[in-house]
Amino acid sequence: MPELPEVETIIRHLRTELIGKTIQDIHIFWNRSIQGDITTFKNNLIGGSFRSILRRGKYVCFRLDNALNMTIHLGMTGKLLLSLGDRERKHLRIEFLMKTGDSLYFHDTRKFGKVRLWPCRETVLPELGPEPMDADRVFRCLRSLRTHRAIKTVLLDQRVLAGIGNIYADEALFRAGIHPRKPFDRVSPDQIKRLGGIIPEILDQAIGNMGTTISDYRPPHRPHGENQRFLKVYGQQGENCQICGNKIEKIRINNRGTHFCPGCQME
DNA sequence: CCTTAGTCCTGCATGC
DNA sequence: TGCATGCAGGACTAAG
Repeated sequence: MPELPEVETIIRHLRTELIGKTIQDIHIFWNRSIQGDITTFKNNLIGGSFRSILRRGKYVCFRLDNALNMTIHLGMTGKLLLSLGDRERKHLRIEFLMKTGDSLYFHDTRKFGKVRLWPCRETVLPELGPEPMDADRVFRCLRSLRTHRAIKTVLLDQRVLAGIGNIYADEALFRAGIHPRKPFDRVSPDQIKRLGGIIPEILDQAIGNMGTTISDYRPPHRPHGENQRFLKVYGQQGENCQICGNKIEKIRINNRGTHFCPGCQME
């Protein structure tokens, strides 16, 4: 499941390969990967060139020279590939053919990913909260929030902060020593401050490791993401906590698998 | 305002 | 071996 660090890894790679290239044709193999009208999608994109490639939360944002924006949410299993093996044909959803002869492939096994086109002056992704890469900004964002929802739910809410998913929410709460079920308005200012520092830290570390490789996500090319070696709670249920030795537990919060240490993260 | 459950999807793990 | 079941979950939606 590509979260902020995985998407950042992807765009850094795509940038070096795609900037300046022109789309010659588009082949769509699964219509529902595209939000909005298919014909409009094709007509507007063909002939356009990639001017910049950015990340916003978990979205990849392509800006084209004709002022159009295309955003891609990778969902659970989405990949943006520059080459395609035979076995990957099966789950190919969209192929963008370049004038240079190469292609950008949108590959998505579970079809949760979505590609969307934004008209010229429309603001892209207006619902997204701020980027969580700056400690002070994260702290100020969380400090101003008033809600009784579980803190884990708050961290997964993309309108609050953009880019945090299940892995890094669990990891951040573990390192901050906060129980994931704790109502947000009962988390102390000290803990919020601590969390504000930890979130950018773990995301930054994960970017440095080129993301976390689990069954559904793998960076586009070698070297593979190595961040999975640094996970303390995610997927570690039944293992002993590295800090206190208690068994890591897995519970469900709002239908999301949630991993935590009952010793380090008191209710 | 909030939570829960269902929807979309496929591959993999488990159990009989 | 094969078949059925359950599970994973990001974003969205309907219902309570």
